Amino acid sequence: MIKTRFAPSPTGPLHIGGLRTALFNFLFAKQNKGEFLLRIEDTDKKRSEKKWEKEIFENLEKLNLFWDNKVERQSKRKEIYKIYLEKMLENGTAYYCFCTKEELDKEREELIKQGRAPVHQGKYRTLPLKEALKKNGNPVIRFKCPLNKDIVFHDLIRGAIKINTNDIGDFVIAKDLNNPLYNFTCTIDDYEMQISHVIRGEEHIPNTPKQILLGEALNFPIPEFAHLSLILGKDKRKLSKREGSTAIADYLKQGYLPPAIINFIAFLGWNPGTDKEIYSLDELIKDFSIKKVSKSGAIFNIDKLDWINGMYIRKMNLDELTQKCLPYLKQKKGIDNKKVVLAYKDRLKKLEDITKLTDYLYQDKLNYNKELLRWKDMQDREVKKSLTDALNLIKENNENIKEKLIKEAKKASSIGNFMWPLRVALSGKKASAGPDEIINIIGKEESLKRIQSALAFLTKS
RNA sequence: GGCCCUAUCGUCUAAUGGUUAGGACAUCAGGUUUUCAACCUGGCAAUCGGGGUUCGACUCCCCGUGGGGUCACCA
Repeated sequence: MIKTRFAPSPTGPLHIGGLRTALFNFLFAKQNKGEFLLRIEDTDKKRSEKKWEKEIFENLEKLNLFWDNKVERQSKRKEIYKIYLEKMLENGTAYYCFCTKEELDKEREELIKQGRAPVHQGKYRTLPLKEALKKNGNPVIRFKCPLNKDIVFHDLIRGAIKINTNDIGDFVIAKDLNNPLYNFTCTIDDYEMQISHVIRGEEHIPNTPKQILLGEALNFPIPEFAHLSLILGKDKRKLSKREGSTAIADYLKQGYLPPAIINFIAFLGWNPGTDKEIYSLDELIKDFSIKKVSKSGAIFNIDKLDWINGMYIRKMNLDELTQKCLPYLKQKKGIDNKKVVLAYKDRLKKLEDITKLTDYLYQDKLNYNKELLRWKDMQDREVKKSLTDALNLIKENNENIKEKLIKEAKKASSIGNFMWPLRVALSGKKASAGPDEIINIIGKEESLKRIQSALAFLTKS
């Protein structure tokens, strides 16, 4: 059975890159009727926090990326790692190393100076275990890396990748029996969880031969690998917090819709090869292909996210959208927020936009520059006349306001001469919904009040 | 510095070795709108450089160059 896993370390919020890794693992597993598993890599006690673990769960759930089975936590698996560690120590594929940090730093520096791979090929690698156990000090446990051997693996996305063991060296697999390190725990867990496909970020390519070597030393079957390119920022560098948020939670908070986020992230490095760009999660499961994932890094472009999100907002049914907009809207007696949402759904890129766009609907007193009331080169008295006409028309009518306004507007020398001052009087804004929509939302009484205020405003100066 | 990955419009990307190098976002122009948005039409815009292989190269190979990753007692 196909099994994939998402294995974040709980040291920060779930970010764009992590989400894409999770998504691709999810899609690949689901389209093969396999399992998508979740493993928390929290062996680093200093940096791992429960709150981040929770944050990761919550956000995956919000995005409908549900995992199978229960979550594995590395911190709960110490005993298992210990058994494998002892096994490797005993069969000589790992050894205790007593080198101090200072010695290693010096060695590294020297190697770089000589233009050689800065890796450690330990002087303790031949020290028998029995002797090592008698020796004083705080040794770490290193893998005894085979010398000058080419490790080749076939990456599902990139094809064959070859690395020579001389460029790897005897890497540390555990601080001691009770404190195993990443490459080791990862190898053990992928084996024990029977992971068939390891899909992860490109930064793990150098770790892959290490994990293969470890797997070989333990007689594990080797899984398939696929390495995703990195997601970059506008400056073509690794996406950093500096340029806006990278945390998924922030996008959710701003009112980017989960299916839009999924759709957008899926297209960062993958596409179906057709013109279809709007994809639901189910459709993605069907059409996704790991082999078609692109090899080069993709720049995170918020404009496209905005566009996709706008598409999803416009597609949504009004009741549901209104519910989702509620947190971003003010409340006022007499105002039906459903009408507000209807008037603005075509103008939103993300839900939070609606707050600023509609603030004027809820205000008791509008604050705008008098000049705004003037359409092109209208005279003050023309503006007043337009507003007065509008005032009377609205006063006398309760129905079909839109048609009546247009009919009246057509009598004017230009439609704008009538409509613009009215719209500004009602909204106080350069850009807003149409006058009829505003009247429909705030009601006749409030509309008349606003037009009168505008007239008074004009007269005053 | 060693090793590894990578390179098509500004961005995301498409193109069994043969296409006027296609689409989308952004942008620009026009239409529709009182305005803004939405919508419709159209325009601008790319194969990193140099060598090969080939009748023919975005595509394959080599050498550069750029970008990225990694070389932790982090993951």
